Amino acid sequence: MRKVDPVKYEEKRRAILEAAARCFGRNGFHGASISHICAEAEMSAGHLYHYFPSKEAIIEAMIDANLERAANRFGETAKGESVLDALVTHLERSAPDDGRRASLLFDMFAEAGRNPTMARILSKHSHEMQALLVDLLRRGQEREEVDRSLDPEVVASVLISLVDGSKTLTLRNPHLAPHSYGEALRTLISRFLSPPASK
Amino acid sequence: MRKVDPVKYEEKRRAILEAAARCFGRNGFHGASISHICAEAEMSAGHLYHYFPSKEAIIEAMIDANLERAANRFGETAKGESVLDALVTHLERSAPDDGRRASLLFDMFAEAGRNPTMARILSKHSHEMQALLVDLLRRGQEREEVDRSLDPEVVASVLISLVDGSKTLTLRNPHLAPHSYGEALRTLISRFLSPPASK
Amino acid sequence: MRKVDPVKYEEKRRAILEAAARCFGRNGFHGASISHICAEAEMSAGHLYHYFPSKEAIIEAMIDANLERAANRFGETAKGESVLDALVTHLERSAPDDGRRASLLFDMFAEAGRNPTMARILSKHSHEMQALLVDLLRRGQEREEVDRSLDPEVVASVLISLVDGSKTLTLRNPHLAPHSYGEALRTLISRFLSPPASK
Amino acid sequence: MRKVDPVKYEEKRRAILEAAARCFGRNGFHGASISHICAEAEMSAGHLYHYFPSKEAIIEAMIDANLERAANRFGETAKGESVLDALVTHLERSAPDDGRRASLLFDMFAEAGRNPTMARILSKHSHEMQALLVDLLRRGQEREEVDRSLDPEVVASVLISLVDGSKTLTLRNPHLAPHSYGEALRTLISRFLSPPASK
DNA sequence: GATGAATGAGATTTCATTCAT
DNA sequence: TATGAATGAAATCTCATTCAT
Repeated sequence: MRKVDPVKYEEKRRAILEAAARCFGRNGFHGASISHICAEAEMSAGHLYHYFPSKEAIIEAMIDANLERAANRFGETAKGESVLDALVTHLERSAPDDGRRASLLFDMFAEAGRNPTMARILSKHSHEMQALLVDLLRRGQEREEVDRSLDPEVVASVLISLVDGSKTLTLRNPHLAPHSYGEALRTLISRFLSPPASK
Repeated sequence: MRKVDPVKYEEKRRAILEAAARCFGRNGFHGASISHICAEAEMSAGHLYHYFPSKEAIIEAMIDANLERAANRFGETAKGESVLDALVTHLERSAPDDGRRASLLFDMFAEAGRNPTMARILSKHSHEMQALLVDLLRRGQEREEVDRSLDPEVVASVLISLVDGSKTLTLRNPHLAPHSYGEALRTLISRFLSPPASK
Repeated sequence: MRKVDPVKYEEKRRAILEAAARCFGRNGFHGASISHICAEAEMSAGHLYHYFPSKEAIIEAMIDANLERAANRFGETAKGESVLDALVTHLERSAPDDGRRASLLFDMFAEAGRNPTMARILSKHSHEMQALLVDLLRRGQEREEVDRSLDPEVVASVLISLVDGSKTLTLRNPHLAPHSYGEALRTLISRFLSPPASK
Repeated sequence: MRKVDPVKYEEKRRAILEAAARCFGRNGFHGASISHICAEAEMSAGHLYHYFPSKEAIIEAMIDANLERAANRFGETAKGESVLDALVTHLERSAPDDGRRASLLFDMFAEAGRNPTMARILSKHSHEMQALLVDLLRRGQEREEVDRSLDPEVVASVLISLVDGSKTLTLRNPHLAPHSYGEALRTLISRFLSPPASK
């Protein structure tokens, strides 16, 4: 009688989470049913419960994975660039999101506002992203690219929430051309961070 | 042979919408059931359907009312002030939101990303707020308080989404002191809008 | 304080029954709701209950009226004609029925099979029609147009059920041309009733 | 890793259809609720939906099964007999129907007049019965038992509707002795089909 | 006479979850 | 490990009927 193969086990879990992400992206947390996820993951309902104890656990794990990935992606763009470029690159990358991903993100925020567990997960990953940004900002300050009077911790938080907010732009204003506000955002960040034109 | 009393009718509708807002705030669009709303509004399920033909109609009307109120509130703060003050006042006012309201807002965004009707409602009210801001910005430009090279329409959209994003700040960062990022936001907006110092 | 005007009262009742007949014809006994009938009769739900104590009472009264009318119509065609012509005329008249009326008739039969009250109503009107036919058959027998060995009572019943059955013809066989089976029915009846070709 | 056992599956489906037939027979299509059927089939409501996607699907399948059985039964009596005997046997067999079955049949006709899907099902099975009868009639014509001038297709349709109509006989005339109209029906069919006596 | 507000039971359907195999 | 049969609660919505005005 063999024991569980932990590699296969984790693989399955990941497959389920990916299926869940697709379903939740299409229909939201409550619109997507366990059956949908099972169909998408090509497994039976009973079996799925060997890997996750409840639907909520799936949602949690998926959010966890999703936010982790987002942080990682941000970490990659952040390497060695200036803050401005890193942020703008990140914004532009997530801009052409088909709206599904954005909806899922908002589902997460809504849930986090009601569910302490989700709030903790969100907070954890936000902290990671924040740390990355703080690093970037500090380096910028050393290179005199970023205003030294700004508190890196606070600014990092504000910048992340700025990115969050940018996701409502097309939602609120479907007819606005993406490149126009892209430019405006770049200006905004640039002016915010630049050291005062000491002359 | 009394006809329907339209005043009472509208009153009831409003009472239902208020009950719905409370329930949706607590549990989200899908977590709040018709029965919950009925209990909260103290009426039978059957009767509620005399006022709204479906749950979706309730959600729509409630979003409509909510966004309208938000736009109105913003309109009030916007009167006669500078853009900067108006925005910061607005941000500060909505900051101590108990999280419930914010969750509802995110539910709306999530829903708008999937449901065209909601998208239309959101877009309609966003347009109103944008118009107010554009006005404010134009006046600011005339008074040389706002950089003339900025396109008011685009900037207005960006500022609104900035406000949206600010709602994730406490969610992502529960331990951050509100006043610190309040200040940072003020700096951000101020630097973004101010005309270049070069003379 | 005047008493009820019995004329107006009956008029209203009839109006309701007519509205009900239209609704039931469209949607069947259970598909048509009291609200539908009220809308069709242009009156409020509460008021309708001044004229009928329940939905079932409406159905009963309507079936009563419907069957009475059918019997009367048959009585008219039956005057002074031969049995054969009377029956065929009746069949042809009800042939181009748009199916709605036929459906209502089948609803009545189905209901009569389950509800003793309906069964009694059906039986009562059937008796009237049967009496008319018996009369016709007797006269036919006197004139040697109808086989004298046939029992008029039994034959009348059989002929009525033959007419009932004819209503399923187009339902079962949508592509059959009406005139072809019309002719066949005429032959059938004619051969059934004719006295044996005594030679 | 067992797959669905298709035998058990079909068995359950059949059990449900039988329970449904009993309920529908008692209360009609709309009077019988899913809960009633579940109780009768001794299963939970949720589980029933594993076998049928909707109430309508159950009705359809049940009608299908019912009509098929009717056609089969008719097919059995039809083997090797004369048309006359086959029909009369069939009539007599279905005569002592407890009224429940007849009601169900009328429900089906009523429904078919309003619901195209039901109309199609009815038409399909009618076609089968008609084909059987046409065969019988053709053989009868070859043996000179049936009038050669009659069109078998049309006559078959007329005879089937005659059988349909016979179901209203006891309903309309509860006090009529079955054997008397049985005899009359035999005479009717016999005279209708027989070749003209003229030699 | 006439209205429509109000009720509450009940209908169909979905869904997360458990369990025997 | 894996299946899918099975459950039962709950959700949305409809409808006949009553009642205050």
